Amino acid sequence: MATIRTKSKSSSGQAQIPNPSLSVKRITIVEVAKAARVGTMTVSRALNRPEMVSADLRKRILKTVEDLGYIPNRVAGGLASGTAKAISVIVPTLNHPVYVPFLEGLYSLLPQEGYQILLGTNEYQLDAEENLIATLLGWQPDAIVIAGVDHSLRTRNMLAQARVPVIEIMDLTEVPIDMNIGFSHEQVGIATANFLADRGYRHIAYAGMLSQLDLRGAKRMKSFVTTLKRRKLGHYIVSNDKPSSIGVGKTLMVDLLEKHPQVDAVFFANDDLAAGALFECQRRKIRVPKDIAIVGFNDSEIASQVNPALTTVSTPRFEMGRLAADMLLRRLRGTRVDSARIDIGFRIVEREST
Amino acid sequence: MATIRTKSKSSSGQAQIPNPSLSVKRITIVEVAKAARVGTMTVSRALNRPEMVSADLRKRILKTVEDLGYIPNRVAGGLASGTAKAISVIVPTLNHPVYVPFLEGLYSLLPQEGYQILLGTNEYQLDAEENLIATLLGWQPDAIVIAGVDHSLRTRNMLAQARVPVIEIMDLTEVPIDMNIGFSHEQVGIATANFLADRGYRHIAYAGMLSQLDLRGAKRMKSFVTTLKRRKLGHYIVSNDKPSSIGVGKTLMVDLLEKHPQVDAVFFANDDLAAGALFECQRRKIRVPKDIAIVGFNDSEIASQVNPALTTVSTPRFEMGRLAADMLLRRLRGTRVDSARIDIGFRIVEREST
DNA sequence: ATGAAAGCGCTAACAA
DNA sequence: TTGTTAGCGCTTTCAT
Repeated sequence: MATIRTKSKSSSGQAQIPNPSLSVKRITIVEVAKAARVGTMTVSRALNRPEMVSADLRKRILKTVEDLGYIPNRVAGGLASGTAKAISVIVPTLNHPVYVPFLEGLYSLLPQEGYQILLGTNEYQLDAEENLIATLLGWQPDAIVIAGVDHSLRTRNMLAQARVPVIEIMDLTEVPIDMNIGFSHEQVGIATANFLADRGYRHIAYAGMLSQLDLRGAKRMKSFVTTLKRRKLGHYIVSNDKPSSIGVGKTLMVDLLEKHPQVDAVFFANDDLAAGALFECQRRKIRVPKDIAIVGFNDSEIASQVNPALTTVSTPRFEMGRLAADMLLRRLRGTRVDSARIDIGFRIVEREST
Repeated sequence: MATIRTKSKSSSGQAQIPNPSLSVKRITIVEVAKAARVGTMTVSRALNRPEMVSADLRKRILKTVEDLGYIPNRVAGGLASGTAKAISVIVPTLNHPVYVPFLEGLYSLLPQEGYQILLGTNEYQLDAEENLIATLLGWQPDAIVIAGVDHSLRTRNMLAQARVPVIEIMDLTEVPIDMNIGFSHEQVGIATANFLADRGYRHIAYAGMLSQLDLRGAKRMKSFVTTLKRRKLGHYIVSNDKPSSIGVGKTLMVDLLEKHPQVDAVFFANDDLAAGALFECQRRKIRVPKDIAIVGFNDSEIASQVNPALTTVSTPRFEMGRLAADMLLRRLRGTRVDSARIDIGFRIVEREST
């Protein structure tokens, strides 16, 4: 691997003008009210409930707002009204194919309803979750979205005491803190094991992260292996606790070939891992699925694009985000939410790698 | 492609307990102060500047805080102090290999310093940027991070008037609003064109998005093509304005092969596109680089993992995020920031696809 | 339909 | 070191 560096000469060093200490007083609702010769309340109404203000006043106020470049202070508004129009979202990391589509689902609905998303990630530091939640709760969010259903007692208490809608996502539980949208990872494990067994594979492995850091993966693995045992098939496990990536998939495949050469099918914890494994097979001229079958998880874009295209388990991540947003929005509007727990399901998508 | 659906029976429909309307009054600093028999100010200090409070009082207060499960209201604090400890971040989308590593860089520093990131995306709706900025400014952020350097005049004005540190990222400009960290996309285009030309390729294409939606790609394309012209080489362009993805890379390659079969090297706007193109070559038994050379952009993980591994332009995205966070933090602490404009550079990483 | 007064929960500034 | 007072900018409530 050769390397060519390019970097132009360093930058100019002049300090810029904006200086917070000199900062001109920001325009507040009072200035707008004065300029428009109305009370502050009328300005507030013109902005938030325009239908409560007469047409001509509204017009005058809106023009003044425009002219002065007034931007309402949400922090003040949040304090006064007790609702900051913010929704706290807690996911483990952004560096995993699962969370970005989910967030996109949230972003597809919440901002247009005026809600700001406060995103927190704990980057694989489990003990950070409680702190993160405390921080996020400090913003007085109108609702909380959290990935997973396995939380410490303290976390559950904090969330319950927040007295705010909480929605747990990506997994199912019998005892949701409040609302819950997801699918059963146990069922995924069972379905995938049966799928492979039915196709005649006899030495079947699970490959992924094992530790606490992938609780949902562990659930899939457990029911996967149990099902294989029940069917009296060879079952194997290879694991690697580094953050998931294509490169780790390669490592897992190398390990697997070395330790369990008899394996004829592998279920990976996600599509990135599966793709990495496939790339390693390509290098070693191991034929997929003839020599070894590969199943991924999530149905990320990469799964459908590689050669051979990967059989995988499709999980509705974007839809989960969107549905979560929708449920929250309805709840925040005061609508009765019919169902507090939704199994959104999954499906095995068979392609060329099995 | 076969499909197997699995979804357990639908959920129970009981409404949950948490009911905002009945919500118990939240514990405030006043309750803590009473319980600890001190003034509210002392509680505030014990929490925010512990060194200003005597050891025993501090201990008593912290215990009370713990016992009562008090969580400070950041919204109130933000209003009172004028600093909400929030940083607004504006990126076009999360669905692009470039922004997640950048955000991870920000998240690696800002939260631990107590700053909440307020993330906004405009999802390819250019006109949404101004609204987004207005919304984000409403939170009275302590600083603003924005991707790109090409903004409407109104956007520039709003940002400048916010009188808050602003840092433009991912590109370089001679006239930053305030601070600027990035690299020159023009230089990338030139360097890549020369790189390919020097290796003897004679019919060289650029493939990517063309429209407004990828301004930085357009800059690379322009200088790339100009350089090829200067060197009297064949230059070609294929474009597709759908959001970038591996699948679009495939489409671009299909188009290219059809319209310009003589092309012997292609520079893609990012690694996902390049990988998609490579996968299509694999399917068609087109040899890379023998029949056609491929160069990606960004050095995302996928580039180094596919077969053949992709030559690409490495851009320090995580580092850009981290450095941006670092500069902001120093600026917010009042430290003089030596340089308002940093060229962070790039490098061409030669692998097997050229 | 509009406005005046009060106060959301906290912290800056000042006093003790 | 600790406490008191005032007020951040807005919205609620209540009056007009």
